[in-house]
Amino acid sequence: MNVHQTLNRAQHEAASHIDGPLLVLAGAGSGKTKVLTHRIANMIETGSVAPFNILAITFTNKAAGEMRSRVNAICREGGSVWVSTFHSLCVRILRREIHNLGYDSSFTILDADDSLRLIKKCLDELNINDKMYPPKSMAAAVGRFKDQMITPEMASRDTPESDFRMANIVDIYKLYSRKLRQNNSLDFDDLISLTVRLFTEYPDILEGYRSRFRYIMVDEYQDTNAAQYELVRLLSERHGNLCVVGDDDQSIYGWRGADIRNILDFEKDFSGAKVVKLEQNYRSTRNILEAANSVIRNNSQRKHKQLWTDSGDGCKIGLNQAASDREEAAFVAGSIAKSRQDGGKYSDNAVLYRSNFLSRAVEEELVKAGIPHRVFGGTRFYDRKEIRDVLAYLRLINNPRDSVSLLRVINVPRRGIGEVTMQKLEAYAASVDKPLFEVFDELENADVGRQSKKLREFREMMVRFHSDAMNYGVAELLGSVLEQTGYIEELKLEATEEAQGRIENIDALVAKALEFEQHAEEPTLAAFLEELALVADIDSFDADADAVALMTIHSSKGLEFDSVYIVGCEEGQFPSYRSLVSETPKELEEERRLAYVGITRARRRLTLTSAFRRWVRGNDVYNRVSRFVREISDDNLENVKMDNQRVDAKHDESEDTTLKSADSKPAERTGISRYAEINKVRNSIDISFGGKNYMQGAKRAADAATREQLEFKPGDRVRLMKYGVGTVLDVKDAGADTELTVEFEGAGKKKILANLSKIKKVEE
DNA sequence: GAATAAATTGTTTTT
DNA sequence: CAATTTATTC
Repeated sequence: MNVHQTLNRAQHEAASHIDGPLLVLAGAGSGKTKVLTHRIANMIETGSVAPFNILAITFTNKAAGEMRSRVNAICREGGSVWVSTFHSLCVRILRREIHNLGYDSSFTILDADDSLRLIKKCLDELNINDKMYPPKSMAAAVGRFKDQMITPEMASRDTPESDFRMANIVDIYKLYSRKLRQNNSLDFDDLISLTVRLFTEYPDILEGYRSRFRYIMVDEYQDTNAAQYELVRLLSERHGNLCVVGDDDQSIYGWRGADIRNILDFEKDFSGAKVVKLEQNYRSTRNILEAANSVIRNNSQRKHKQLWTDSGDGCKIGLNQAASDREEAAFVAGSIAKSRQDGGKYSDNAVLYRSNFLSRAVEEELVKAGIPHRVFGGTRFYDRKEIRDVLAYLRLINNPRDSVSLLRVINVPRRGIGEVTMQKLEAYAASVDKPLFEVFDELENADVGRQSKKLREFREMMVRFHSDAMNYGVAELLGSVLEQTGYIEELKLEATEEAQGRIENIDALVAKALEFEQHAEEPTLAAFLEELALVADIDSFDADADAVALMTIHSSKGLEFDSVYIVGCEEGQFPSYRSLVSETPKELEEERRLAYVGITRARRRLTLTSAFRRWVRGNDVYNRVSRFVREISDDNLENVKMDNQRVDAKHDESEDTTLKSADSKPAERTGISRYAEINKVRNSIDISFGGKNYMQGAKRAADAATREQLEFKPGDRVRLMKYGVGTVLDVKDAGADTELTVEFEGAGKKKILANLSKIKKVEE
């Protein structure tokens, strides 16, 4: 069989280059998955490579599954090719080898939420103020250390005495690492960095995997971080048969440590590398492609690449500027309903957004319109409280040293063991340097008084679970946990609709466990937990179900739809507020790449929508239309509105609401509140006229009025609940809000958003 | 000492 | 708005 029949010249060139390093720069929609699968088939069919020697690394489990089935479809022996994500590859290696690094192979995999809890514990224990060292930033800082394979010792050595702040962060990193080890737990970043460490410290183990993985392929290479780079380098160094595929314009995980230099420097790092560019796009119409190109053009650091297509113009890109998030959502729902009437399928449509909360309004309107849809991301099924609770029991059974899980379930359902008791126990455990669960054996030393009876009962229950785990399957064990802990019982007693929903979710987990027992290669408890820890929501994406897909642009990477709606195209929303206040243009450029990814998901129709007024966690916010919309040429755009909507009516309604809400604000928010209202009106005026500055004069007048109203100026004394009293150093306009740089007494220098934080002036 | 009610505060994106 | 921290009641 000639597998190259359907490939174009560049695709063929990439698919037939088997030995030596190869970089495929694959623009969006240029058929890179096809190239990868054909390349694998080609290797196997020409008999030059055994399937067993091929490793393909993808970004999500879903992409892995898809590649596996596509390889199988074109080639009989495809089944023994190892296709997986970085994370699952590493887990499989670590389960076999991690004893070399002093861990037990039943290690727990902590997700982001678990590691945040552990970070908070570290802050507590070190007496570090969580206002000055926010746990989330600390978790991110620790993550970046690990991405770059900087150990606590290295970090400590490289930190000068004078850098007080960094020294504290390193202390947190040290303690966090120690706790992880003591808990026999690994976080996501550990999975990669410990594998690298294993390979570095044990060359013979590395050698084993090298001889196994003689041909390596990495998809989405632009999103790899330093540790992943190192892993790939170690594995491929000897034979040099490394093929990476990626697109620097689609690098959207910089915040997770992904280093765009990995792809930019590939030719330098792997000498003799062949480079193939795939520039013909087979996915989208010309209007869509031109829009994508004219947006991404505004970025500075890129490899030169110009996507082109020989398909037709297609329809123009729709632009809907709605008055509110509700109207925006109603527009999307109406538009999808209409396309359905015209004979389309629901599953041809996707609604994409920058952040998860933006799905809310759209969801509600879709429900109202009776349109079937699926939401991916946000709170995943496995993130629900009841599921996490129950899974924590299983994790604790699997790995009794897992203190994070122990603390989660010790009083769930309530059994009268409270915070004070656990604090005493933790203090004692820390003093004898033992995992928490182990000191349940020596309660008499821990000063917990009469609480020790309850603690002992808990311990005995866990022992029973342990023996259940030896004798029964995962589903039965789960049943035993649900019964003995009384978890379901308590929910039944609550007898609310919410509790009923939780019971249903738990039932779904039991069903999942049953299914797992029947189909898993190795139906152990550890394997079950591992599978749940590493699934992404998008992995369950089912293209066959006739439903509209709702997801973040991040999740949509690698997917394509006939018709795509990108909602929330507003400054501060997309690009995100964070990228706008950032000092460097780096973050904004990543937002722009994200816009590029979003736009290029569409095959035939793209609609961008924005809302003048958006309800964001209990507050109205007013933002201008996104710069990314403005970067698209008018030639490719057309305004679209709801079918049965009168334009004047819309304007009347929006002005009216704006003014009314201004009047009804409480009087105490004087200066700043007036400023905010004026700013809101100013923005909405600006947008009402298509953002084309018809109102230059009026806008300047408004600006002047604003400046008069602006209460904050450098030198002002202000108070904020969280940080106390401070002095304003700098005032800066940031979209609809005002950014103040304030020196707080005791808490140091902070950047504060005046409106959002409700900061107040102190009269002296 | 634990359970519950009230106050406060946070802003992305995910393996 | 919702999750988490802090104050109050049992």
